[in-house]
Amino acid sequence: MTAITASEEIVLEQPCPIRDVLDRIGDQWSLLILEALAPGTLRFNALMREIGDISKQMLSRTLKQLEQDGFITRTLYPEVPLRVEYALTPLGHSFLEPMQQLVAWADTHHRTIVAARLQYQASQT
Amino acid sequence: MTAITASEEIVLEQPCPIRDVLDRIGDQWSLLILEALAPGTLRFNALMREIGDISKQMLSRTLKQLEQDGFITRTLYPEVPLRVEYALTPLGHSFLEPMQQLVAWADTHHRTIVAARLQYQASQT
DNA sequence: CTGAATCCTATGGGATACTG
DNA sequence: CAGTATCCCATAGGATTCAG
Repeated sequence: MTAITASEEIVLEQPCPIRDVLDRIGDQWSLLILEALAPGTLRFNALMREIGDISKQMLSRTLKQLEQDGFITRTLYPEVPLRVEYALTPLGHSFLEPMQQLVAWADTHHRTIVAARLQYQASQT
Repeated sequence: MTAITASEEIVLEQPCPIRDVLDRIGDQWSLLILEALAPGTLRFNALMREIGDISKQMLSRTLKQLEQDGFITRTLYPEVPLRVEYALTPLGHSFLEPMQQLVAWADTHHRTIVAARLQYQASQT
């Protein structure tokens, strides 16, 4: 079938655990979403505003992925107009801990990296 | 110019530090390479064997990126046949510390995630 | 309001052949 | 041995439109 599967299939598992996890949250948006939800529950449009430059498309897709993987919960309130709230699960919260270490590292060493790039560029004449 | 720039331009910096860092090492190979170099210096083909399923193309590109950003050094020994050795810099080593936390997290919670996927799949009837 | 479907482009990454 | 250049395909992601 060359056709794109309409209801996107769920890939259950990849060989390497770390790859499996990083492939999922290593995209452009997952991490941003998780951190946006760290302070507390948010609705779809609130997330849009919070993140700023994400498209509805990608927010929707990524939220679904994160829900699949158990990082967040999606709660539908069948009111009019519709209300949907997203929140971190305990798994999602626990993930942010090691992640904060990385964020801290990035903040600390960012200038070093930029400097390295400048130096490399200069060394290439 | 629609033509692809032959000598790939160096992007010096992106607005958000964490994005800037993650965009660079969030690809499919950077992390694997860094961890392969953790025990010590390796040559090009040794890295190929160590990583297993990477193409020369991607290994070459990614090594260059990592060198640019100051994570690794490239040392050329102009012998015959040519010998090139790659090694972590202090920056590269320091990066692996927070990264180990994440790897540990992934190992610990991998089964939970797979379980979540199964449950989600089931819940979709 | 909360998405799903469609269309389109840019990029990541593999395979292969060629060079110093 | 250590790459670079070229070709090609699959996927990420934006914009827009449609639906519940």
